[in-house]
Amino acid sequence: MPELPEVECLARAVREETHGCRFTGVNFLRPDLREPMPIDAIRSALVGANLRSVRRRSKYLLIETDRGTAILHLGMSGQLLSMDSPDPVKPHTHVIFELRRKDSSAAPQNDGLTQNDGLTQNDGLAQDAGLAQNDGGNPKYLHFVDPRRFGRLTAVPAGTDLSAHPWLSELGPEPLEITADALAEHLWRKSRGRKAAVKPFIMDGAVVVGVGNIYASESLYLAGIRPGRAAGRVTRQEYRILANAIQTVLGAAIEAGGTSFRDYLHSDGSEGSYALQLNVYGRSGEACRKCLSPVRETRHLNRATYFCGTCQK
DNA sequence: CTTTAGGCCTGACGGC
DNA sequence: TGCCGTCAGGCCTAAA
Repeated sequence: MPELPEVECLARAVREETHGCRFTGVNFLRPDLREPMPIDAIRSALVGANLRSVRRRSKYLLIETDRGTAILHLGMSGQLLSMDSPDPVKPHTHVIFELRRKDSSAAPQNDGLTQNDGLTQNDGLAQDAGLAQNDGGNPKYLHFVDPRRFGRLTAVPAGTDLSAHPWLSELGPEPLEITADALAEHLWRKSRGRKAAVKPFIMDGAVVVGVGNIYASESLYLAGIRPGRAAGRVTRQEYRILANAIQTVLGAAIEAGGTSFRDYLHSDGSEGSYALQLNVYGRSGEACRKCLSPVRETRHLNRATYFCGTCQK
């Protein structure tokens, strides 16, 4: 399941894969994911436009062209796969983006790609794939696959203030783009008076982004802080340690190429091995790597939480 | 204001 | 063997 490190790796890989490209089509195989997709707005922002940048904000992928920006979230089960095929290869393929090199001379505006019912399956892209052979361009296809459909996709026109977008406006700071001290002070200040447990507190995207369920348990373990402690009773000094732990865990996961997204580009969609050595997550009953006590499992807001009752106070 | 429950969705998995 | 309940979890809304 993609968390911040996976989305960061995805952003980097897509950036490299699509450098110097322009969008020549977007095919919608269904009209909705989590919510209905604004199909016309997405096509307006992408089709016929040159790619400018691929960035990440929180767990959102921001794909910017000179006409607008697509905002994409993979949800729980989403993948963005680079394929040669203009047609769906895997089940639950919902959106297919077509890109070509900028110097390709193909006419970009094929009406087969701008059909607006959003439901016709294959003919649009198949027609355009035929054009690709004429101009010698090598079209690339990014397949948005998402079995559980917790993902989301929208787009805004160029010039829109992204930080004011409803999906992004309430988000806390990026934990890796501020110093550990700044992050610690931020967490400490935001947590004053909060009775909620520190684990759901650091998972709250309005507090700080990118600390998902796995990395929340891992960070608290590294910091030696019990996940069930009230956030408001964690000390300033402990938040300094926790801030460092969050950065360490997220940084190491990115460094390792994410956990399961290393091979996202492979058309077979095979998963990479978990590069991050998990200390507690999913290890209920197994020995703590430090003290050999059995790792304990609890729940916070119906989410599995793992910790060592001996190492974490 | 903060906090929590429930819904979304489908594949995997365990129990019977 | 196959059916069924439960779980997974980011993000939203409603409601306490």
